[in-house]
Amino acid sequence: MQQKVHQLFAEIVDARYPRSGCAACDLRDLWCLPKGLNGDEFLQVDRIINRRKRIKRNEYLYHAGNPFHAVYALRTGFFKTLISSASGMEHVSGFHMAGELLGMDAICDDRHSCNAIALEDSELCEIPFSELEMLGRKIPALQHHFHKIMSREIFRNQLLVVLLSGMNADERLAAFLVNLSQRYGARGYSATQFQLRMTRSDIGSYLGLKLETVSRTLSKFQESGLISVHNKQLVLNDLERLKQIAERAQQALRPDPQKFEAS
Amino acid sequence: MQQKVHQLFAEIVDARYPRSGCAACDLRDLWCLPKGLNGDEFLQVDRIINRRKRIKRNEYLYHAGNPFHAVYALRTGFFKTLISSASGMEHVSGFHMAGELLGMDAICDDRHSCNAIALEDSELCEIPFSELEMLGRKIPALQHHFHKIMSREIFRNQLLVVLLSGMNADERLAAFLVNLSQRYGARGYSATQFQLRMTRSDIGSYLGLKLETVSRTLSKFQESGLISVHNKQLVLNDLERLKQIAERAQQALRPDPQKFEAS
DNA sequence: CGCACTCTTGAAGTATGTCAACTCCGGTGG
DNA sequence: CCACCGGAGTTGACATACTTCAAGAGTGCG
Repeated sequence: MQQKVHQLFAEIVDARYPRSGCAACDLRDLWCLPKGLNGDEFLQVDRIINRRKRIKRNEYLYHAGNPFHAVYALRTGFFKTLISSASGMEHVSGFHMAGELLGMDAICDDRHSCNAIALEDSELCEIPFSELEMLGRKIPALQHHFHKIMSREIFRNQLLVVLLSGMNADERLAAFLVNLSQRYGARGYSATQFQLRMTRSDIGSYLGLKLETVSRTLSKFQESGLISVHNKQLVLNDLERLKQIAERAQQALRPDPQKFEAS
Repeated sequence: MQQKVHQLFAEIVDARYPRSGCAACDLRDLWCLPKGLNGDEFLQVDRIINRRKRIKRNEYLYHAGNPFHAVYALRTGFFKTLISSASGMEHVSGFHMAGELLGMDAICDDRHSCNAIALEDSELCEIPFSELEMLGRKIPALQHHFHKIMSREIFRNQLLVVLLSGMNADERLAAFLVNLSQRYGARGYSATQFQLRMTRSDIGSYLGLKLETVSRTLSKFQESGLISVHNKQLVLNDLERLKQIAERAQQALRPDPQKFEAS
């Protein structure tokens, strides 16, 4: 065991040989750990994490109501989270890609408030929350990092609120596609060509539209040459114009300039 | 100084004489401090808080873009927060009452992401964030409490998202009124009779409706005897039915029951 | 007292929802 | 391998809830 620790430490020191644990994880810069941890701190973090929780497509990571004891870092795969209201109706509250953290909404009352479902076979790191807090007390940088992640989650939701209450279908879809594009891009994948992991109905639920509207709007984008869709395969032909559409909502409601040109 | 500390401590021990500081604050159970702090911990918290920051009606507590260094606990008064998108459009992202915490969306990138504007003369406690983190490292209960508050903020926003993407105007307004009612109730005010602090336009922006729709819907509620409105003065005559309306959205989309009765 | 802002109400327009029919696709079993 | 099946997606016609535009009344602050 002691030997293993030494080996791990060596890997950290020589980062060219990442083989296992957090040191090996190429996602750690995305969110998981703050920069500038020293070797010892690194090991402490590494030790509380249960690696390799595997969830197959369509399986649940947790259900709403489940007792909360850990947050989860998504290593590979793709998730959606569903808020289910009292009487069983479900609403997609988010899509989650590798490098993102799930379960933070559950801290406030010690039980999960949504369902997390894998949209493809996935692998996660389970981080027991009380131990994360404990370690945060020892490692200020870790504590602050976690606060930033939670804050970003708040911010992210606020942007979604703006989208939902101020944008029309075109703008919502465009914003959604641009967002996906950026997230894929940040992970080293193509930012202009990727698979949609979710159904039209999921997208609609997330964006506050009906699936027919999503389908129609995608078709419209395709006709105008903005994108090419074939089932779930997507190519963004004109990312810049998509961005313009996504942000036009803001122009539209300016105090009092001349009217913006028709679309 | 030392003498003052002793005096304060005495006040804590004998809670019947709350005169100043956190010990005196009748809001502390709403969010500010976890239960079960001992006297010493209490004092430590008390010491980092700058009390009595006063903001007059229509003044800003902070602007989007301002550097972040503190969160604020609202002691008395009423705030709205506005997200301003790139090009100057503004969207009401929340209303905040005594006992709530402002500024948590700013942690993630060290600058405020929204504007906070007082809707009436207000008084706040300023809590320097680095010191709050520092104290969180010493006092586990405080740390955990803060995490819960942030998590609740995430959860709150998720509910808003559900409202915005799944509910019609009646349901949104009803949910909004019920929410205000509960928050006033929790603070010891009447849960059925209160002043709206914000304009119809603010409500509309928050709920993703136009101000005319807000006005019309309020009128409709009034005609049907649900509420009585006169300008900003509001009486909820039938809180139960308002709750039913707010939650009917959930029934409406159930898998396959018989259609719900017309409104 | 008056001006600006807020609110109310009406009439007409439109984006999105609803309902329905059909096609496409992937998986399963014969 | 093909046939079949159910879920997913597309498209059209129609319905409607909300917005937009507009006019006017009410309110409150300087």
